[in-house]
Amino acid sequence: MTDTIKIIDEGARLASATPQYGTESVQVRVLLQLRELILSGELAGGERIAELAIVQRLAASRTPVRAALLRLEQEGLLEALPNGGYSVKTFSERDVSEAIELRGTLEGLSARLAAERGAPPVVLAEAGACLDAIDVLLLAPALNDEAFSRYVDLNGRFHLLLSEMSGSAVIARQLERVMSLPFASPSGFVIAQANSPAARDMLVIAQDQHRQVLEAVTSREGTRAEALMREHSRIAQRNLRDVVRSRQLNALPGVQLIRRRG
Amino acid sequence: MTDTIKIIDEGARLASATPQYGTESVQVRVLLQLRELILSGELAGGERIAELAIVQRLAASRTPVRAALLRLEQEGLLEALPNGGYSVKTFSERDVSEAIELRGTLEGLSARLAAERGAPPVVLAEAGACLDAIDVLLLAPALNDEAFSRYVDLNGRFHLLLSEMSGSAVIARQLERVMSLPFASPSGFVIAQANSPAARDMLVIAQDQHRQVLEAVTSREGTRAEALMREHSRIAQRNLRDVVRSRQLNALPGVQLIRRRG
DNA sequence: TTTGTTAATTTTGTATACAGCAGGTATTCT
DNA sequence: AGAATACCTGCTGTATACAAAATTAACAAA
Repeated sequence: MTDTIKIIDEGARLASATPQYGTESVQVRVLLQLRELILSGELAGGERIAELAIVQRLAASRTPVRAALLRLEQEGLLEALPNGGYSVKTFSERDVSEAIELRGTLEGLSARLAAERGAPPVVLAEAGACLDAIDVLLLAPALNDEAFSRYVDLNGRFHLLLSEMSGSAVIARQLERVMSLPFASPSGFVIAQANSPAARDMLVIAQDQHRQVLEAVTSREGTRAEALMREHSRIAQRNLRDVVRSRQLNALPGVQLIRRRG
Repeated sequence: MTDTIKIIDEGARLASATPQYGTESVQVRVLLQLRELILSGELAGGERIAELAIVQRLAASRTPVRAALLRLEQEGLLEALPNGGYSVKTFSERDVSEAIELRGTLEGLSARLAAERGAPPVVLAEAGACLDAIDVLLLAPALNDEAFSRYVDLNGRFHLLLSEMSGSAVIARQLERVMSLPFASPSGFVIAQANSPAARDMLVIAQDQHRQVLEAVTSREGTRAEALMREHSRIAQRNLRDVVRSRQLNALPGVQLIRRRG
């Protein structure tokens, strides 16, 4: 019997001090906690990660930790080092920009296919309801934090529905992959803009694009739907630029993984 | 000490009877062998896979087997079952078609970015050389098996170079993911057509598209480059249809994972 | 024969032992 | 003193033990 037992007992207190992870299996818990450690910046970008360090920190054995590391590597948050171990990936501004472009392209593809094939009426209706709810939020002249977070939810939901409309599991899966990088997600940089006076206007513009896309899909205008979704992703590009320029880098999870220059 | 030792000793003969996997680490060996088992159809589509079965078959311990299973799940060849274990994924003709469409879209994006940003001259030159080599192959009035396999190599190489041209690791990574499904790869269904009399003509057409794309990228015509790559992927779509129609389903690895209907 | 219940078996989830490698440090030889 | 080597430490790769869950088998009762 090695020291491992002691380490785990030690860590067990720490881990169970974080009550929200009580019920899940160890594997799931470790995955979630590890992802959070990375996105919150507790494990800095570029930092080398050793299995044992995580084992100690999260009070699990090497097996589930190893599984989590593998998953996060596939997810793109970690990079396997040549002689074993991992390092936390960092992203250039250009990487992020390309990830957003990628999302726009895939969402465009999904929208086009949905338009060409015809989307299930149920999904179309749900998407419409989603947009109606956003409209309600935008009635107010300015959005408080709660309204903002509700917007983020609804926006994410709309984008999800859009990826369902094409009925393509293959494409949906790929989109999921792209959006697993937090800053590539549809609402990625919206949060960072929350306190800007122009914030609401930006949302109004985005919402108009939402409407147009939905209309295009409904009336089977594939090319238009695709172009609109691509253009829609450019809003995120603009926000990215603004955020980087203004060095406002602590507003959302994962941003500290973006390195300046390079 | 359990029976495991005996099982592994038993399997070790089998495994080492396949000499090409001698030098690699166990993890890599298991991953390659397992992938081959799936693509060759020895593990049928939809079949449930238990860890221990693989452990026994490939003469490794559960740890590397588990790692390989995880990887192949991310790769899309396996599906995690709700209560543990995996099953070999199957694909509808539509799934395959969408995967090809996806590849075309991503290659289009990559080509457009390459054109807009300007591709590294070295890569452009290499791509040109690649196409020259294909031209040489196509001088012959018909292609024998060796010429065909050489074409597949060169074609794959050209597509790889194309994904490098944009200089985007993010996009290259995503393309890699899509093409890990064997039937979504650029040369996927070319093989199946090898003995068709029209085979060479199809390659001539594809080669012309290659030329046009390279020219478009070189002369910075982004939109044209993108449209061409998308159209180029439609050749694979046509081949897919032909292959499925003609029930010629044993010609290439992984095809038996495509199920009729659905 | 069917159904409900329990026992047995299999299979996964989790932990940990052990070996081998990589990199650093100290020690010895020149 | 400097270089080379041997040792030591920490880490990963691999194997396997043990526990918990799930599936199957078996059997009894309706």
